[in-house]
Amino acid sequence: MEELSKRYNPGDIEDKWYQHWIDSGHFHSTPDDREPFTIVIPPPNVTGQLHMGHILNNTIQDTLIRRARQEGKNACWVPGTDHASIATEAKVVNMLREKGIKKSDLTREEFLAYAWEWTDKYGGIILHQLKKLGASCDWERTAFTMDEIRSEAVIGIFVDLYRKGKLYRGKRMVNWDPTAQTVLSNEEVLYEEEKTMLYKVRYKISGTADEWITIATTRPETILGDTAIAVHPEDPRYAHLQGKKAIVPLINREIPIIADAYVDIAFGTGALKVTPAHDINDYEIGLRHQLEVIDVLNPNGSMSEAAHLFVGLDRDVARKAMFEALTEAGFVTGTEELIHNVGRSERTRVVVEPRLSLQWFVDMKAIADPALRAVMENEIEFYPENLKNTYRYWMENIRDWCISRQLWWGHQIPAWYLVAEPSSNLNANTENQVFVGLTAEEALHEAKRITGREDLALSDLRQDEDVLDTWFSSWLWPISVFDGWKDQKEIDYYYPTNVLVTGWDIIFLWVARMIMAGYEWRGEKPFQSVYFTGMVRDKQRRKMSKQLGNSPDALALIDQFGADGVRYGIMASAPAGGDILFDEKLCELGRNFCNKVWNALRLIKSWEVDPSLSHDDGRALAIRWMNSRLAAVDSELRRHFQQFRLSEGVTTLYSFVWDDFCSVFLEVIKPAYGDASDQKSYDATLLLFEEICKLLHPFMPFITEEIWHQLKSRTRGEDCMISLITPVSGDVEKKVLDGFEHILTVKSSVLELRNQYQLSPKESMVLIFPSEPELIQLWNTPGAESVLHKLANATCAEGLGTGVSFLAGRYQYYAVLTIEVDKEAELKRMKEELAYYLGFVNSVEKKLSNEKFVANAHPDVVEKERQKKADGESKIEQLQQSIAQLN
RNA sequence: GGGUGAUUAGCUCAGUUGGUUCAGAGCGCUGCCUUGACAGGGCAGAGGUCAGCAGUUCGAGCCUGCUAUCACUCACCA
Repeated sequence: MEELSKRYNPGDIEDKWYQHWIDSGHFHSTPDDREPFTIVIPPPNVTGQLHMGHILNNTIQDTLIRRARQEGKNACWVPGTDHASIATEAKVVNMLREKGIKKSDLTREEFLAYAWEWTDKYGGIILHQLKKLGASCDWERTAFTMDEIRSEAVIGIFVDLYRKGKLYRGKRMVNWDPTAQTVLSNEEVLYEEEKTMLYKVRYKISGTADEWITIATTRPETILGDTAIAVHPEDPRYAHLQGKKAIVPLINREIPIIADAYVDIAFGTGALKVTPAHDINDYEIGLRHQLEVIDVLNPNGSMSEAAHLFVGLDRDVARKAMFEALTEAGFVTGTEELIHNVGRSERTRVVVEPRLSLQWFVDMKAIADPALRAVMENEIEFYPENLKNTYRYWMENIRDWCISRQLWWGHQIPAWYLVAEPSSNLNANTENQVFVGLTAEEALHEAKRITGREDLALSDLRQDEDVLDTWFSSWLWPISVFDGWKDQKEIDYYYPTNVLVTGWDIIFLWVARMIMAGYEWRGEKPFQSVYFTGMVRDKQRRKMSKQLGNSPDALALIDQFGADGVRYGIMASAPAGGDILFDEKLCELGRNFCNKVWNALRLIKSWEVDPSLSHDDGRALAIRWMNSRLAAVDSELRRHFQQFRLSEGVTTLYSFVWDDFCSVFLEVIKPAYGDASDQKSYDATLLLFEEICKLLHPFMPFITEEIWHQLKSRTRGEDCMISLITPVSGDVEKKVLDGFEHILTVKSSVLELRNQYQLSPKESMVLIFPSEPELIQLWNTPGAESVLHKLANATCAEGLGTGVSFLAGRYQYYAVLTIEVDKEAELKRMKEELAYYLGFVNSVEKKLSNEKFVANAHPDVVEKERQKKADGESKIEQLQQSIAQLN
C-alpha cells in the first residue's frame, strides 16, 4: 500500500479529479425523465479575472448544484461570459492607445476586429479559473452574450418590444460619461457625497445702475449657458425682480428672472441660475418657461463654442478659470463649503454630466407589473427576504431604461434611418424617421411601407451607430442560454431555473430586469429563488477592489490553501445577504479541516483487519451512537439546504466530522497500538466515512473524491461526485444519544480533574456514581464503561461517595484519587457550586409558586420546571453531603 | 429626506415558532501535553448586565415602542 503523506496536499489531486469528472461526463446534462435542477451563472466579464466575489458566488452555486446532483436530480449549471460592452471597450481602447493607435482613427470594423482579437485572447481565462475552484459547470453549454444565438435573441426582442410599442426613441435628459463618451442608465451612475465649493455670484439687473441679484452655484462654468434666473414665486426678497432681466456676467447676455416653485427659498441665496442644458431640474424649469437651451459642453467634457469663453478647456479647469475671472471682475460675493451628492460613472469613475440627447428607451412601466407581483407574492423567493422591500420600491417607481450606448463593442441597434437625414444622435434636434427590423432588408421593407417610396434601396438606409446596453442582453440570459426562442425542448425542460445566486448590488441592473424579461417572453418566472450574497470586504470593511489592492489573488489563495480550503473559508462566513469580511485565516481553517479529514483517512488505512477478532461492546455502542448522530446531522443538513443556509450547513458538518467522528468515534473504534481491527468495526467505520464524504462533497469536492477512492477500490464511474445522498435510514435513537452524551460529560470532568491535579492520563481513575436508576441503567449498558475507559482511562462503579466529588450533568460523581486532595480548593469549589444551585432552585421555586405561571404555561414547561427544581435540590443535597464529608 | 439592517466574549459572527445549564462557535489569549492519524494536533481555562430605557408576558437575547451609535441603500435641492 502506498504511503499517504502526513499532510493533505491539494495540489497533488485537484487537477486529476477535475479532469476525471470532465472525462466521465458528470458535468454534462441533457433533458431526461429526472427532475431538473438548473442554475445559470451570472456571467462574468469576458476579459475579467477571478476575484473574491466570484469565489463566493460560484462556490455557493457549485455547492447547490453538486448537492442537487447527489440528490438524484438532473443538475445543469450553465456557464458563460458577458461581453461587458463599456468595460471591454475601455480595455481595448487602452490597449490600442499603448500601441499608439487612437480609436478615432479606426473604422468600426477595424475596431471590432481588435476587440474580437482581445476577446479571443483573454476571454475564457476566467472560466478556466473557475475550474480551479472546482466549478461543476456543463462546459459544453458555455455561452457568450455576443455569440450568434445570444445576439439573435437580443436583436429579436428589440424588434419585438419596438413592435409592441414598449420601446421608443426619444430626446431626454440622460447621464453622460465624458470619458467613455457614452450615455449611461440611471443604474450605472453611483452617487457619492463629496465636498465641493458653493460659489455666490451676482448678476446685474438689466437697466439699473447698481442693482444685483446673487445666485449660488457649484458649477460656475455653466453660467455661460444660463438662460434664466429663477426665484420662488412667494419669496418677498425677490418679488420686485420677477419679470425683470439680469445680465450674465462676463458675456453680458440678458436673461429673464422667472418665478418657479421648484426653487428652495432656504437654500443658498434663494435665487437659482437656470442652465437647461446641464441640469435635469433646470431642464424641466426650461420646459415650463420655454427657455432657450445653450449647451456649453462638448461630448468629452470640454467647453464648447457656445460657451464663448474658455472654449476647449476641460470642465474642471474651466470652473477654476471662470471663478478667477468672475472674482477679478467683482462678481463673486462669497463662497462656502457644501457637501452634496455627485454622480459618477460606475465604470470610469468620472463625474457624470446630465445631457440632453436622443436615445432609445424601454418603457419599463409597460412590463413591470407581473415582475413586481411575482416577488411580492413569493412566486419568486428572495433570500434574504428583506430585499423584497428594496425591490418593490424600485419597481413601483421604475423609470424608463436608456439602452443605447455610444460604443462599438456590443449589439448594434437594429434600427435604420434614411441616409439623407442628419446622423448625429447627440445633438439632433429632429427625430428622424426610424425603421426597425431584424435585418436591413426587413428595415427596407418597413421604410417602403412607411414612406410609401417604392424606389428606396438598401443604400438609402444607414443603421443606427449605437450599440445596446450590456444588460439588455444579460436580462435574457436565463432564456437565451437555452436558445429559448428556438429550441422548445431545452427551454421547456430547464426553465424556470431553480436558483439564481448573485450579489445584491445588481438587484436592479440585472435581477429585476431578468424577472421582467421572464414574464414578458416566457410568461413565467426565470427562477424559483434568488440567493443574494453580500459583498466581500476586507478586514477593515472596505469593499475589495483592484484600486485598493486589498483583494487577494484568488488563484494564489487556491494554491496556498487548496480549492477545498478556500471554498470552506468563504462558505463558513457567508450567510445570505450579509457582507462578509474576508480573512485568509478562514481559508487556513478550511485547510486545517482538510488536513483533519485526511488524517482520519490515514488512520483508517493503517489498520490491519483480523476477521477472527470479536466485536466488543464499546465499539458497538460507539457505532450505534455515530449512526444516530449521522441521522440527526443528515436531517439538519437537509433543512439547511432547503433554506439556503449553507454556512450553517458546512459548520454543522465541520463539527460533526471533527468533534464526533474524529475526536470521539475514531478514538473509541481504533485498535490499540499494535492490534488489528475487528471486521465489523472496520466495515462500519468505512461506511460512516463514506457517508461523510457524500455529505461533505458539495462543499469540498476534491478531497472527498480522493478519500472516496482511497477508502476502497471502486468500479469505473463509481465516484463520490455522483453518489446518491438518500435520507439516512437509521432512526435517531434519542436514548443512545443522551446516554452517550452523558458519558462524554463524565469524560470531560475526568480530564478536568486530571488537569487540576496534574494526573497523568496513563494513570487509570476509578469513579463512583450514585445509585440513581437512570445511571445504573446507563452504566449497565453494554459498552458504556468501555467507551469511558477508552476516552478517559477511567472505570466506574455504583456506590457511596468518597473521594473528590464532581458534577456530571445532574449527578454527583466521586473520583477515587491516590494522591493528596487539596481540601481547601475542593471546599471552595463546592461552595461556589452550592451557592449557584441555591440561587437556581430559588428562582425556579419562585416561578413554580407563581400561580399565573402554573396556570398559563404549557404543562410540559411546568413539568420541566418541576424537574429542574428536583434536580437542583438533589444537587444541593449531594453538595452539602460532600462538604460535610470534607470537613 | 425616504427605506433597510445592525448593536451578543478582545475580534468576526451564530442563536431558525419567547420556555431546561441559553448566554454559544471559531479566531485570539493563558496553562498543560512531543513515541502510534493529525503541533495545520490534543486537553483544559479566563471573558458578556445580549447597546440603553420603557412596555407586553407567568416568563424576553428573541415580541412592541422610544433613544443612542453605526452601516448600507434610494432620492432632482442649485
